[in-house]
Amino acid sequence: MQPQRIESPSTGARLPRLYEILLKAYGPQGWWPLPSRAGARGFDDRGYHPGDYRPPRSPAGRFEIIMGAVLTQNTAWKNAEMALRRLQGAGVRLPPDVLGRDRRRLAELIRSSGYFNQKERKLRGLARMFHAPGALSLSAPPARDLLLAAWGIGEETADSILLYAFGVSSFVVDAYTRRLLGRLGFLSGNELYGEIQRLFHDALPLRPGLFNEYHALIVEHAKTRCRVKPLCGGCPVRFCPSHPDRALETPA
DNA sequence: CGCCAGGTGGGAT
DNA sequence: ATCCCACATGGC
Repeated sequence: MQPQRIESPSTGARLPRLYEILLKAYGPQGWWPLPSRAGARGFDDRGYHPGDYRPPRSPAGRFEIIMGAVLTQNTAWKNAEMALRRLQGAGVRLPPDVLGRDRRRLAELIRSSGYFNQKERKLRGLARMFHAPGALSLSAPPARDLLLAAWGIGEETADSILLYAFGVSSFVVDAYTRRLLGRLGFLSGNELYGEIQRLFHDALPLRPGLFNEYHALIVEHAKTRCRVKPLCGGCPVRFCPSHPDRALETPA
């Protein structure tokens, strides 16, 4: 018999715990924000709606999330939000609105989000997919494969669309998720997107409301504390190897 | 100023 | 498969 060893809790056991910690620390996040609804009943002045995990039922609401998912690629939400507001102001809300715009002018509307030439092409491609007869519908969740077949739609954007526009339990893995899980010691560093996603899918009940909140909480935590240069003071995640309290446990 | 932000596709190795 | 780069603006 080998000497008994205290095993650290598995990643699978810690992911649900991490969720509880983050939720307690930061509270419900109210994703996905809809700037077009800012100030409306149940929405704050930026379009967040804490406590309501239902995706929009309207095609315009869903397409706003789809456009936002593209506009925020490698870009601060603030910049994507400005672009979204300009699109709304110009009457671009649904696929035919996109398809009917001059390319040059559409790109100009979304300038603030960066990469605007590429993103214009991505919006146009998605608009065509959701507009063409017999193609994807805004009334029912699309197959992940079909979203991925669109130019400019990778795994993260596809999962954001599935989860936040359609309420499908597909966990969103972004740069923040990698950074946080890496620091927690859950990753070796070379994991593929799907491998990280599987950690969440295997460890949690497949509920869209839970996935919605969890990803949003990771973003909030990574933006405010677990930054590139981490601010570990007062961090709520006590089991993190980098947590200040750990230094006290180190033997002399 | 430089760094960073809710990635993705394409080409070289 | 895996690395490397282009794509671009705005906030801190």
